[in-house]
Amino acid sequence: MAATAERSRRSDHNGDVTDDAPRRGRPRSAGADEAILTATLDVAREVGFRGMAMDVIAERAGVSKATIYRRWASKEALVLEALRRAINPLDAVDLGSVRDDLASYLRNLAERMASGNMADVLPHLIEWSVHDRQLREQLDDYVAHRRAPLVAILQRGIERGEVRADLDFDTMVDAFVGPFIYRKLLTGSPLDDAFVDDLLGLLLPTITP
Amino acid sequence: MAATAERSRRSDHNGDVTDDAPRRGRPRSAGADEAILTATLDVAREVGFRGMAMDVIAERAGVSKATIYRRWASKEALVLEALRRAINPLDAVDLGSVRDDLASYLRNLAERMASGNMADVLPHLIEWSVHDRQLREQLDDYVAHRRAPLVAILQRGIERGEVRADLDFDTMVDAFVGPFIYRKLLTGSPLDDAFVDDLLGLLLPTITP
Amino acid sequence: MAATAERSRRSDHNGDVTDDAPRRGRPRSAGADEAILTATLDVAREVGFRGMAMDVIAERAGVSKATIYRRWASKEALVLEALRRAINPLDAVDLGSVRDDLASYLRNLAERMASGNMADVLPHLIEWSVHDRQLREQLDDYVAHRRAPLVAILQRGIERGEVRADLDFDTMVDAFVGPFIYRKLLTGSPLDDAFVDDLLGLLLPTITP
Amino acid sequence: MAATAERSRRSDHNGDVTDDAPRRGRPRSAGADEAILTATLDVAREVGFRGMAMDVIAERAGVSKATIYRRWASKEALVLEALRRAINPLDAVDLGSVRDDLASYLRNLAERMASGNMADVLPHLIEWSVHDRQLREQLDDYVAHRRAPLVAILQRGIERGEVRADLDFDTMVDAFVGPFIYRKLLTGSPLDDAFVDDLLGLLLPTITP
DNA sequence: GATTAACCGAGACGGTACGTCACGTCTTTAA
DNA sequence: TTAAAGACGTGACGTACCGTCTCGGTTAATC
Repeated sequence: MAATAERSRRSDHNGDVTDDAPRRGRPRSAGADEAILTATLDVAREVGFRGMAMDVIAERAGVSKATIYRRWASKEALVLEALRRAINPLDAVDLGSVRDDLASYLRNLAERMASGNMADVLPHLIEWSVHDRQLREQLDDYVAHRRAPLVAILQRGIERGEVRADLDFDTMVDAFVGPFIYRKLLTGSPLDDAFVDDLLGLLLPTITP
Repeated sequence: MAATAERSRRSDHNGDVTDDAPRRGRPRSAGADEAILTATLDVAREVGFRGMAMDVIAERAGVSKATIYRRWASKEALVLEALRRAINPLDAVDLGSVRDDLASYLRNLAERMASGNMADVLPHLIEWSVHDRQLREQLDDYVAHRRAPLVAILQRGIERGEVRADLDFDTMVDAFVGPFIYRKLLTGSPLDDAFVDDLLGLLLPTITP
Repeated sequence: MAATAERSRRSDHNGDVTDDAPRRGRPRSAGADEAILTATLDVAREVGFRGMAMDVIAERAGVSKATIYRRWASKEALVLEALRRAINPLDAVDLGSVRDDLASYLRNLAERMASGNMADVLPHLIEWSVHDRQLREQLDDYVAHRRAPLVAILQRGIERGEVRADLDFDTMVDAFVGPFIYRKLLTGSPLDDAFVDDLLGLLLPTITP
Repeated sequence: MAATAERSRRSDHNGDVTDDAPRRGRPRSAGADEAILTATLDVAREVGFRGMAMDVIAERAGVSKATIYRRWASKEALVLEALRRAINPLDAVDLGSVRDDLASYLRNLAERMASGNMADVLPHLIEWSVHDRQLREQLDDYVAHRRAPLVAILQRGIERGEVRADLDFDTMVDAFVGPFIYRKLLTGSPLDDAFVDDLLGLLLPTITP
């Protein structure tokens, strides 16, 4: 009973694959979710997450405010999902050598950070996560997810004997990714291929035996 | 230049040494600035910068809202200055060797980042700077200022022959500081002495000849 | 013409009989207008139109301030309508003779002016109308409306041969109504039956052939 | 002691002929009273008594707000005096016949009411007097003072045998003055010589034997 | 085919905070 | 001591956005 009310009251955005109850009544408008999330990101980019008004999002999405609140419990929840959509994980290819793998991964990372959804959204994500435990956890998940390919690269490097086995994985990953975050968020220095090369030049000798 | 008009209209919070105009009329209440800024940070810590109400700050500071708006042009401007006050730069000592200097500097940095004003405030600063050019510039200034001691350490190291002269300063600094920022803002991993030691162990060999 | 846009933006307080547009969205709260106007007059009577605070009216009416401003464009507009409601026109009966008709009308007028809504409100109405063209016009309308029955009485008198046909209607009406206004607003002399009789005694002979 | 404090604290606008105490310190600025009162009326005429700001008056008078409040206890007190200055009584001449005297008096009254200080100020005076007993009394005084010449005219008329002796003075005066007030404040009809003639034509026969 | 239940848009609702403005007072320096 | 200048606490203003709540109308699955 409670579950039904719960479900009917609020969003289904939890990857339920099969909700076989046929759901009487008019089904939810098909493209609305997409339109709302898109509008959310658009508005956020224009006026910042601060200054972002639900009425504006609703109008932009061609949707009523009630429709939004039928699907997300709060402005935070909506923004959260919009952010999650905005950033999708990197995946790493196996090019045969640590150097090439790292170069590929870091170039990819640099490119994404330089502009695009993640670039626009990351600062807001971070700020929000300070006072929102739920977002903090999702952000942690995301970060872990993003670290995974890098860990895999290093793992393969160790197996191939290209990387020293006595180093802490976390510290290594931090050493590679940290400078990107730092430049992006604080120094504003360019995130280009030259930087990737410099960084690789600096760090690669360290991790090779 | 624009700043002059700005200053005469609103606050004098720019460390001007000599304003020799006789300043007619009742002078601004002495401790008010301090009280307001303190109240701002207090309230921000309690309820977040979001959820922070000007009326509450005013009451807390024992001051009227009008007095606040006489000194700062907006809520943003007030928070901005409160944030700037909350973080003051690190300075580096000369302990005789690059290793010791770096260790000292990074431990200091780790300590500050782990908790305290800067820790609380940095995420907000970053987020805000996305849509506020003025804050962005102030943040850049601050960052540059904070990088200075690290550059000095490396410079001394080169002069002593402890550090390779063929490396890019910026990249080196990024490699040292980036991981701290990354951990603080995204991974949430601890910023302790062990991490400092790991990082130094990883990076020091790279920069020594 | 401008009035149409005006009306669609703000209140419908103009007695439109047929607004056939289907009126989408949640309809305006039914009794709110009444509650707000009543509260307005109540508060005004207690603390004067000066000293009257919108928040107080809102609270008294059990309504939010936004609801008030959704229906009236300003404090002035609200008060204006409250005032208009406070005074409703006299109507005249036909008692068969000019003397009786006039006596009835003037006694009615005297009674209303002596106390009640109109008495409380007229001074404010007048003052406000000096700098508010819109109110000035509404006041003119109201005045014209109030003069109508008196004109009708005199008209009937002429038809019956009880009243001279060579006199200016306006001047006659002014001569009858003016003394009431004068006493009410400036001299503070009583508006009682004796005064009505005196005035009739003075003026009736003049207008009869 | 109390008297001294009283005097030094607040205004001297009570016709003190000789204040022989030498009054240490800087003397009060000479033309300030005049300048302030003039500015008050000017501003009032421009934006209404509502909307009239003390700061504006001060600036207009070339005077500080403190100076105003040193001389008048409140905004009301200042306006009150400004109003009193704005209206000065009519006086009637003796032209030999009631008809001529009345015509002269009423033409004078019409002229004053049509425009000028009294015309601008009367509505405000009336409104204010509703909630201000002191002003109400001053207004009554003024009204009585203005009625006096009219009473004198009628008195002379009775003595000459031009006016019936059995009529109530007050009612007669009301019948003559009331229509002016009514037109001025409510109908907005013109106050010209034609109106004076009409009114005289209507009322004179009534009061003659 | 009628019923019914959940949806939809529009938009009004009670709140809460905003930044502004005017009041009357207070506190400086200058005359 | 009074003046001009201008900052002060107070408190109302009118606006904006929140998240909720009707409305009249659609759109399926169920009866």
